[in-house]
Amino acid sequence: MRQNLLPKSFFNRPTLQVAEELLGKFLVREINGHKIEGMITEVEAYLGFDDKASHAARGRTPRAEVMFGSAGVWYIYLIYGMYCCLNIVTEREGFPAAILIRSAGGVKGPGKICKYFHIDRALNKKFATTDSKLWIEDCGVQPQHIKKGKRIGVDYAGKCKDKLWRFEIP
DNA sequence: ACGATGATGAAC
DNA sequence: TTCATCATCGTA
Repeated sequence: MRQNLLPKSFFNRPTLQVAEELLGKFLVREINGHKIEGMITEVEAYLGFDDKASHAARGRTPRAEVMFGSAGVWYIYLIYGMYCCLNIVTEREGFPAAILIRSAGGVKGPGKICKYFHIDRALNKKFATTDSKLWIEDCGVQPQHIKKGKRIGVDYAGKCKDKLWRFEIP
């Protein structure tokens, strides 16, 4: 039943490559024995010290610190006072990077995903494994077409604002 | 087009 | 301790 759980080594690689390969994978949430699953169809990459759109651009602050840590860990934060955003940390320790999951299982928008999958900040800094009851599986889906585009809502991000770091399955 | 709504980080 | 800022959403 359970296909390949994506291991830490999957995420401990160049962020843009991981972001692209994340499309077609399945986000799985387990809530008291019940499973919620959805195919990931849209992601955005936030990487490096110079990416002003990334929380890590301001350095190793308490909130962004998790982005500097181990790959394969969830980074979940509250935005606009009412919504949570789900990210997965990538790359080696010391290099800040994460991927925002924008759409999964037909649910579009980071805030809505967290509501649908019952995700909140209690999962922040947890590894994406069955233990944390939130993980990602490879079910063998190979996306036909991957669309690349500019990230949403990052006009303030200076030289990184026009990077094509948004990937989606149309 | 905009208001709801609160944590975050930086300045003072 | 105060202040501007914000990887959004729902209603209009």
